[in-house]
Amino acid sequence: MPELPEVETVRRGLQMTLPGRRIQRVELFRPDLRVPFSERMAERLEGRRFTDIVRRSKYLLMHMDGLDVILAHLGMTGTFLVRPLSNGAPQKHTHLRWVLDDGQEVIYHDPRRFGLIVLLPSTELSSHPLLTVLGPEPLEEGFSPDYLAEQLSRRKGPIKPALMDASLVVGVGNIYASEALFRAGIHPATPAHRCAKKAGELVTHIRAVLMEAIASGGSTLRDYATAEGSPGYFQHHFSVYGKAGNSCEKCDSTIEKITQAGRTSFFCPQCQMLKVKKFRGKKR
DNA sequence: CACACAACCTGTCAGC
DNA sequence: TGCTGACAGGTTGTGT
Repeated sequence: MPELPEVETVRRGLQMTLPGRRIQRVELFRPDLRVPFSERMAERLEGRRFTDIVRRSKYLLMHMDGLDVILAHLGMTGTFLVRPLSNGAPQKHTHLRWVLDDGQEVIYHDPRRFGLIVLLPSTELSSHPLLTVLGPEPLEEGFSPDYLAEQLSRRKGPIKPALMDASLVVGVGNIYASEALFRAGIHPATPAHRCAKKAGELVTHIRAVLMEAIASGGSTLRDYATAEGSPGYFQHHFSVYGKAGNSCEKCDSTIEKITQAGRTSFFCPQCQMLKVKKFRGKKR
């Protein structure tokens, strides 16, 4: 589900309600996610207050008034929902409930269980292995044209998987990589190093599409919802993602799809022409 | 080091 | 209607 715009939208929703709230009770329904919940989550969180909800890459960092930070990732299908306390049995894929001190509850729902919620001391945040491998935030200064050009110049593989590599830049997943490349007029199979001279445009388009998506509350394909339970709307603004067989909005060619590194890439063969390196025969 | 690929797990949808 | 296989927003580990 969630790329940067979706996680950021969830963060904003949680930031609206959680800071100042205290967790009264923790209920674990099914702790065996791909990465299991921290042991002793109840004893470490009950009685604690949220202070601040921060995002790094696609991770949510929920700072608590004690020493602990909740590090959460939504995987493909995870959702956090804040709502009035409900009674009765949890839904099939609801794995966690935090009962708050104001009559609300936070639930974590994740059918595929690719998500992750662990606790760690805030002092270990900067050295946590999940976070130290991450590249710059796309909406911050570190993701500069010079930086991107330098990174791309060292890569021989195709540009699209490179943009999805979190060690190069975080937050750009399958949807927004395709959309940004369409805007930049770059074929997803173009060798990354040949895109170095267009790094400035790529930075611009990646930032633009991410910011527009945030402004629309993210993209809802299936599972994604905000912390208030409402869907995003940016899926209505996709130019190429999921549109194979449709007409390109710019040129009327038919959108195509290919598989790269196990993921589907969508593109317009006309607007994103793959410039094949020409074989130069001997001049005569 | 860069890259491709399988694995993690469940639900959905297309096709037969 | 039911079965099967392909595929889905992400990340990590393994192998080349």
